This record gives sequence, structure tokens and C-alpha cells, in this order.
Amino acid sequence: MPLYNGITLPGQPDLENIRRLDLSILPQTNRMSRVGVAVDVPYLQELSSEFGREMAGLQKDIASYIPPDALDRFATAAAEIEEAEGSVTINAASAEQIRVLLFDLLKVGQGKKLKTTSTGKVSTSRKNLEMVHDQHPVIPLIQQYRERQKLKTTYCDTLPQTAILHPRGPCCPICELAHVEPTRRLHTTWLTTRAITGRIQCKKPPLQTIPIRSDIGSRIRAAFIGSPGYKIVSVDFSQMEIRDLAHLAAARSMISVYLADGDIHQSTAMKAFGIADPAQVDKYKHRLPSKRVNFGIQNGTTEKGLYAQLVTDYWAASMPPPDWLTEDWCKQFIASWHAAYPEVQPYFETQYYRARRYGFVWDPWGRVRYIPQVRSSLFWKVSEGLREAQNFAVTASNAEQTKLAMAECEDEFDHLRSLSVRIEALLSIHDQIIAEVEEDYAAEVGEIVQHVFDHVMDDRETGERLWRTPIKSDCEILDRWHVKE
DNA sequence: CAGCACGGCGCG
DNA sequence: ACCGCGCCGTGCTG
Repeated sequence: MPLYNGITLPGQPDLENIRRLDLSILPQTNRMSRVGVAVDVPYLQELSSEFGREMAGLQKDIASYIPPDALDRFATAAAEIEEAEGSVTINAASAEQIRVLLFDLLKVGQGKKLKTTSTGKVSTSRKNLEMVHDQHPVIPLIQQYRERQKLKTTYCDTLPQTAILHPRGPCCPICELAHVEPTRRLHTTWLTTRAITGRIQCKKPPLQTIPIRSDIGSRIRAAFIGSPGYKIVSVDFSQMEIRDLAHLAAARSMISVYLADGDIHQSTAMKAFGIADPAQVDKYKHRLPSKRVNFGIQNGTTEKGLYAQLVTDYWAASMPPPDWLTEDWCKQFIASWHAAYPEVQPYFETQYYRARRYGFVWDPWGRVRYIPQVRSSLFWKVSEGLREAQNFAVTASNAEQTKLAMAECEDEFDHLRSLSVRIEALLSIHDQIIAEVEEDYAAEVGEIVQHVFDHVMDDRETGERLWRTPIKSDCEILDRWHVKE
């Protein structure tokens, strides 16, 4: 049962198979490093100053809430107080100073059970700030400052520094085109055998973490552009980790949803809440918790974790968390989830057993992860190891499938280049690949890449699908990354 | 000045 | 006590 390039599914530890898989992507990662990805530097610089202006205003507003008699707790030098005269006397980027302001001076969160840091102090993490969100008007200001500070320092200010100007000429195929203006490009470093799960990572710069989840953050993603005359083609697996869990656990009702091309979150909600009429499924009360558990169950979601996640979700949707949302409710819901998919917990138990019996677990391709913590005498260390064992095959399978798709896509791109089509892979982000292609061919390339994704688990000799769920991909064709026209 | 631990947070 | 990563600024130390 060979997949692409003779890679197989031995279903037991097989490092030779993994070696072939890990080597097969190197032509593409090497080429991606050399070609780089174009970035709009003036746009990022403008964004940086916009964030900088907003941060200065927010910092001043935050400082205005310092009780006048406590100004000296924030001044680094006595002179600063006098000349500052009501201007910045707090560094909003300092967790220590924010902690003093909120919890010592403003007495926020008195009755609440807030999380503490590893050193025993009350944490000012986003989760804690959400818990006390409505207790003081300064808290939203801190949240807004944090978001801008993260985006500005990590992305707006850093990316332009590492962007290299490509001259015209043979430095890379994209730049050879006479009509293409020289562009500034980022050349990240790909790490292909670093993550335990088999995922590939990149660093300097960290292009796999370009923002998208918040509206303000996705403006940074728009700085990534196709060269003039080119389109960005982005293809990703649709809900692949849930499909992988369905396959690995042989979860019958989950598999049948995918066979019918149904909506897994909707279907989960109906099963777990016992709802017969699809119209009765509420987006926030039923679908949102279902979605969170569908995505989080593989990582060992607990009632506490689910509760915290949903509180964050509600605030992100500008809604206060509803009264019925409690840790106890979350516990009940997770139990209902397992009742809806009864094969999943036994599958997890099998992974726990393997971790304990052999000291390692493996994925269907033969990648191995050692779980030495199961021999620990510390309960929490053992639990940590069991969660790693639970997660491993799902995440690793997803990584192997993406690597197979990458290697096969690069063959397709080589073929296209032999026909004088200008095309380059730019990035691979865990379950997706992003390429740059002459605009006349963008739609066709999108279809080719989607075909590779959708058939990645097909036996190359028989055409039989070697996975229990169908595989589905989504495709976007863009001028700027994740900005639709 | 560089190096480090910490708290915090970006993505899948 | 939710998995896997990389990286920012702060605050301290040598």
C-alpha cells in the first residue's frame, strides 16, 4: 500500500519510512528559503507608526488611573516624576508594573480565584484580565495596549529589518522577469527535523505565526504580497486533525458525517445536546462549545480548560459569558461529547497503554515519540506524559500528510516550470501551503494543489483511499495574503 | 554590554 | 493540569 514516493503506512515504529518522508520535502524547503516571500515594507512601517501612536495614547490613559499618592512606585528616578507632570509614569509593557497597578493599588479581582505565575505572584495574563474585565475601566485599555505591543514589536518592526532587496537578475526565477519590480523578500530558516511531532517549523523570521485571528492582527498578514503580475495561492486541509482523530479512533458517527460531507460542529451539537431539529442549534450556546471540544479533545481538554476557552470566546465576540457557563456545565458537556463519540476514549486509553507498556507511542507512518514521564512518581508528570501520548498520533499524522502534499506539489511545480510557468512555493504552515504563481495560471494551480491534497492518502497503485474519512481542502487566490478583493 | 529567566502571546 | 513551536520586552546578573 504505497503512498507518494513509496512511503507506506506500516502502523508500527518504522524510522526508515519516516526518513524517506522527512527527506522528500527538502527540495521544496530549500527552494522556499532561497526564493523568499515578498513583503510590503512601507505598509508595515506605516502600520508600525499607527500602532505606536495608539500605544502612546493608551499608555497615557492607563497612567491616568495611577492613584496620585502612588506615582513614586512607578518612577525609576525622582526627576522623572517632576518633569513628567501627568505624562507617562508607567511602562504598560511591564507585567510587573501592571500587576502592581491592578492588584496592589486598584484592588482588582479581590474575590476571584486568579491564576498565579510560576513565582507565586498574581498573573496579568489575558485570561486573568478577562476574568476581571468589568471591574475597572483601565483593564480594556491594558488589553488594547497588549495587542498592539505584541503586533508592533514582533511583526511590524522586525519583518522590515530582515527583508532583503532582490535585484533584477538570476537570483531567483521570480526576479528574472524583466517587468517585475525588485521586491523586498523574507528568507526564513526552515527546520525540518526539530519538532517531536514531525511538523516543520521556521524561524528568523517566524513566518508561521503571522497574525490572523484578530481583525487588527490580520492587517499584518496583508503585508505579504505577490510580486506584480503574480497571485498568492493558498491551500489548506479542512479540519484535518478532526478527520485524523476520526480515522485513528475509528469513530463511526464522526466518519459518517465526513462521508456525507456534513458540518461536524453542527452534528456534534445535535448529538451532545440531543437536538433533533437543526434549526434549534444555537450558534453560541451549542455550536461554539461543540467546536471547541472537537478541536481541543485531542490535547486533553479539561472542564477548566474548556471553561477558560469559552470565556475568552465570548469576550472576543463582545459578549459577557452567559450565566449557565460554569466549570460544572463544561464537565457535563465533555461527558456528553464522549457519549456522542464512544470510540474516542477507548482509543486514548490504547495510547496510554502503549506509553506505559513500551515507553513510547507511534503514528501510522512509524514516527515514534518517547514518553519517559509515565515512569515518574509525580502524578502531574505522568498526566503530562499521557496527554502527550494522546495528542501525538493526531498531530503527527497531520504533519506527515502535509509533508506528502508538499513533496508531491513540488513535483507538480517542477513540471509546470518545465512548461515555462513561473511558480514558487513560498510557505508551509502546518496544514497548508502557500505558493506564488503568474496570475494567468493561478486558478489552474489552485486546482492542481487541491487535487494533491484531496488524494494524498490514495494508494498509488490501486487508487483506494487508505484513510477512513474523505479529505477535503480549501483554496484561496489572492493579491495580498488573506485579503480578498 | 551580553546572557538569562520570566511573563506573556503570535500561529496551527 | 490543553499539545506543538518561536520570540518579544522586562528586569536582573555577571
